[in-house]
Amino acid sequence: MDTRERLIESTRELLWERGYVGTSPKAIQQRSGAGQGSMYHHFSGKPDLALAAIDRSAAELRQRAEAAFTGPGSAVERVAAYLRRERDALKGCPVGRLTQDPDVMADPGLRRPVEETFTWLTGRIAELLEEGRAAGELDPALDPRVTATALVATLQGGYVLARAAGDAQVFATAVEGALSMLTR
Amino acid sequence: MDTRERLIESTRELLWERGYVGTSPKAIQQRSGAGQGSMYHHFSGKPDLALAAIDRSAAELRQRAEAAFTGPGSAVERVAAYLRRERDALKGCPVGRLTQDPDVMADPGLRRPVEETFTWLTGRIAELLEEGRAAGELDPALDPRVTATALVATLQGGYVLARAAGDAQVFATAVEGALSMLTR
DNA sequence: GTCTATAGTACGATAGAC
DNA sequence: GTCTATCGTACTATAGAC
Repeated sequence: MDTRERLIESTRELLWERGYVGTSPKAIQQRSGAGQGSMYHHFSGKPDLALAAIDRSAAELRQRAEAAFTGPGSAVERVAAYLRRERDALKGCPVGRLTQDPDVMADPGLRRPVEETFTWLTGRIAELLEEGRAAGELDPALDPRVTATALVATLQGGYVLARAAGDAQVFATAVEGALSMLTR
Repeated sequence: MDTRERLIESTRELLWERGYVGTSPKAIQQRSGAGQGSMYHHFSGKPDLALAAIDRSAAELRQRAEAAFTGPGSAVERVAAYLRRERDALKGCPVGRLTQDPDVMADPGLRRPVEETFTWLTGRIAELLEEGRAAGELDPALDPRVTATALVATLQGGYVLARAAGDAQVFATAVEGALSMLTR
């Protein structure tokens, strides 16, 4: 892994752990093993480097979700498989946590990948729920888009509750609660 | 409002807007109109002041929730009333947002009120769901505690999605999606 | 491409006058 | 109780040698 690559990966980790405000160029340099000059050679500054890191985390989230959505099983089973997928619940969502960072949300360039990620994810799950409804797997009373929004919210809120409790199991409980309501 | 009170209220606002890491003593002093010496006379430092602010925000959340829980209507209607209560969705939850702050979660004193708030809230909603189940308002297949966890997660995640979209309506959509699944 | 040196500002807190 | 002065450190970035 070359220097530029190590800078991006170190920034991804630090944004995940400490957020944008809590991540200093110095910390990035120390974690990546790059010097000051090296970092400012490859990137114009902290926002530029953060953009590269956020773009990559957003792309990774989409790829991992799409892998579950195109896996085996019925449409609703694939949604459930995505919700139940193994996660490091106590670390939180690398994309969702950025919504709490005022400096990220204030910068249109940094904000765009965050916004697009959740628009895409909600839309994708809505498609699958629509498919499930057409196949008779799902109560027709449930609006696909509205229900998809609630399911994505349960995931993001599950991270919050797990961190508050200091217990990753709480995330799993929130997911099972949502799935019980969905498929009963 | 005296100086000590203005310091606490200013800190509450800043923690809500910018989080613990993003809130400096200087910013607190400027917003409250207090000088350096004044702040360090009333509080031993940033953590001490943050604790006073967090304690108050946590107490306020509980009071506002309890007001909905003891309002009119059946048990399930009171849960729905709490979920639908007017909120500034784009500002996020003043308590929930602290779970994303590593320096808050690393300090047992600052973390306790956050943890206790969600333990209490989830338990309180579980009680109401149990009451609703006993009254035949709710599908007996739904476990009260698990369902309560999912509902609280929907609220917290609703804030995340609303901020990501830059649209408070997304929060309302998440809540309606959860209630549709619950009460259909 | 990477290094060290340096700049200007802000952070978080303390000291001591009033 | 509040004020100003000050401290040592960290932040974010630039300059210029190699």
